[in-house]
Amino acid sequence: MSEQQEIKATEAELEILNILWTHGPATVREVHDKLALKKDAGYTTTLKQMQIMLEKQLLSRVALGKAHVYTASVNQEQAQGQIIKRLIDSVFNGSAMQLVIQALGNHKASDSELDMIREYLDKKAKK
Amino acid sequence: MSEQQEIKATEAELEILNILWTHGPATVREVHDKLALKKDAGYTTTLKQMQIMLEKQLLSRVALGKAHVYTASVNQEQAQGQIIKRLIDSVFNGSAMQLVIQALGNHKASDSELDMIREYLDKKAKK
DNA sequence: GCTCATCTACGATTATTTTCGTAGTCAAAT
DNA sequence: ATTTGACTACGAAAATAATCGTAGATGAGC
Repeated sequence: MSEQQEIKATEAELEILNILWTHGPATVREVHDKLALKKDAGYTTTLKQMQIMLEKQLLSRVALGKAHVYTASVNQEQAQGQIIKRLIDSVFNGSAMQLVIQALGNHKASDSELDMIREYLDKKAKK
Repeated sequence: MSEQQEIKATEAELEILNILWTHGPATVREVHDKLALKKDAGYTTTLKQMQIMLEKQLLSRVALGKAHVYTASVNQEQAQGQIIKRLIDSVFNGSAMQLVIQALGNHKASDSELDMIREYLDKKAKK
């Protein structure tokens, strides 16, 4: 049950995963177009990348006409959690707080975001 | 001034940087020993790694007897900040909050740590 | 002055990740 | 029926990162 294998994705793979997470299932074309806004690589690069991710079972797909629609097959929260864990281990000496402070310090969060975090802390404390 | 070049360190390099940040200036031997607690690679691997980092100017060094004492020449906060930035960009849709929530959610922080974060938020809000 | 343990230097290898070119398929438009 | 454009498959190259073996230098202790 809930057997939790290590999710290991490379940097490029994470970007693709993120697109699928936020956008939902998509074709290579769609993913590539979104990707192209940030970086700049050929279509077949994205295609190959996603095929590899299919092999690794990071993605699944179904045929739609002559194209394929891909879906992220790893859970977003879980994957994000593992990335953070690695980061905390390797660069933040195991302290989640150190990371949080750093994240809040250098990247402006809106007031409402800060409020949400405060709420979250309260909830967490009550338990 | 304070010209801010991109700090780009690989995973292995970050681990070494982290050791130097927390431990302070150290020889290859010292770094390697600490590294060996977690991973498992030969001494010359660590040596080579640090030599490369010297070239990249991630480290500086001075001779001490026949050995060298290395010092991180990039600022910890700054480097951590950039890593987080990249992470937020690529996997958290630009939302620092999303990362913070995730970090707090999956990794237990002690009560005192939570308090510190709350304090931090207050200070930040006041400004 | 030797010997031994410990260092550095550095080329080279291996592993991993990213990128791309080419070929072939298929369907829609002409 | 042909052409055209968009798609997949896939090998392979290019780029990066990580690892290690070997050679040579140096100094401490005998």
